[in-house]
Amino acid sequence: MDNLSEMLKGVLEGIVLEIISRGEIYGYEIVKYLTQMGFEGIAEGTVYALLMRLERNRLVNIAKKPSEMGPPRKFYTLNEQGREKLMSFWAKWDFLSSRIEILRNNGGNKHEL
Amino acid sequence: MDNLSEMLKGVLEGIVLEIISRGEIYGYEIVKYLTQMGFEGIAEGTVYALLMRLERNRLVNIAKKPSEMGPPRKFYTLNEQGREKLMSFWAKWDFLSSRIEILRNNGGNKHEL
DNA sequence: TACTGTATATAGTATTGCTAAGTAGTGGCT
DNA sequence: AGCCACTACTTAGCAATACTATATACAGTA
Repeated sequence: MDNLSEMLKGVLEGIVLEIISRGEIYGYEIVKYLTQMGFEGIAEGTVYALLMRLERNRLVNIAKKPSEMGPPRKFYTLNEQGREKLMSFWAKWDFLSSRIEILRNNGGNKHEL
Repeated sequence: MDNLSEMLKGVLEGIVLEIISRGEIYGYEIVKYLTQMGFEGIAEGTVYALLMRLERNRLVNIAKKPSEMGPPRKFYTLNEQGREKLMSFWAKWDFLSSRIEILRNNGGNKHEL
């Protein structure tokens, strides 16, 4: 799979919000989770920058906790605004993906809906 | 539906390539077709800029023809590179949308695949 | 003349993901 | 002690792409 990066724009944020919505989690763990999901190409820097943005935009709550394995971890949870943003993401995703499926299934039809 | 623009990044090009693949078409008609599809927010300027990019990247062939209704039209068709780009788009789309469905359907599960 | 619809082009901006580099803590190996 | 690997977070600068706004131009009509 070559470069997904452009297609991830506007989608990665939603994916990360959904992951956080499942329960308190910290950045490094999110990166590993994304890798497990098959998003191997997503750079750590990208995820951390996105998390900083979520914080700046007040979509998340943060709790810093010590780790036994290294430096302290920043745990994220969604706040009310974050949950709204997540719902908005799914609405947009459903809209976009349904349109695209219509387009694709419209098969041989030449510029007709 | 509020702002889809970020989510369209990397997707709109694929949509337009797919539309062109159905048969010779010109920019203004593509804009109207997208509007019909429900993408009412997509600005004309966006589509024209994208078409210029397709041309610059040699993904399309172009035939300029006079119109009875206004200025001449630029008709686009896909060339071989364009068809390859389109296939690559669908591969990426399938990858991304399948991962997202997995994430979504993973429902209450807390950070497990 | 002025306005609407058809048709294309472009300059400048904002958003967002990427690369690359740096900082730090813990533990294992030599 | 010194080096490396893994854990964990941050930041500066770059690239790609959609948006806004504006400009150009032709045809028909009030």
